[in-house]
Amino acid sequence: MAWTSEREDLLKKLWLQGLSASQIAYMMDGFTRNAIIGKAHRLNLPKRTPSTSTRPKARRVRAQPSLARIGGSSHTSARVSSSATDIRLRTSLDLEIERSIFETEHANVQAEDRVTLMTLGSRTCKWPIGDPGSEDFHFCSRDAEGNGSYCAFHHRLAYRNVRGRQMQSSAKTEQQLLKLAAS
DNA sequence: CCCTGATTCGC
DNA sequence: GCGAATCAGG
Repeated sequence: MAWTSEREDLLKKLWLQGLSASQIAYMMDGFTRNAIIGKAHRLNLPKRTPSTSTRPKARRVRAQPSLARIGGSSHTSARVSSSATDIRLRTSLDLEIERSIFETEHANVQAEDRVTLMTLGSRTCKWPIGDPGSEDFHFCSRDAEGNGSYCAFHHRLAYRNVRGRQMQSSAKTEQQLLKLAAS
């Protein structure tokens, strides 16, 4: 995944909106949190903590395992929220059912209704189509009217959870994403 | 533990 | 230039 001017613009936009690096990485599929932070640095985007007081001063980078790739392989597991006001997180079974329903609903999305993440509208569906790693990866851009205001990221969250790539996030994080999607 | 951004430096 | 590994902290 290479940095294009479009992706840089999206990063700048989200960074300036105050989203955290992991949230941005979550939305920009293909980039890790470290990649986001590193790029934000090179773009000289504003610092997040002017409070300083204690400059980090990272020390030596130890010898890299090099073979220990990130790939993880953690499986889906439902996170449980402790607050009643938080977004309820579903079990993996719920997600499988939900994914099945959504995929059926998006089985015949027309080409003209497909867009990339970079050109997603604010009031469109955003259901991901295809494998995120392929060149053909698109999002549904059909009008989300009637699907609920949270349609977009709700779909995306469900999809990614099912794929076993759930972002380590809090309900608060998800609420921020949903808020952005609805804006 | 959860998470955040900052930094270094091998690639 | 890129970003994993690491650090420092809330």
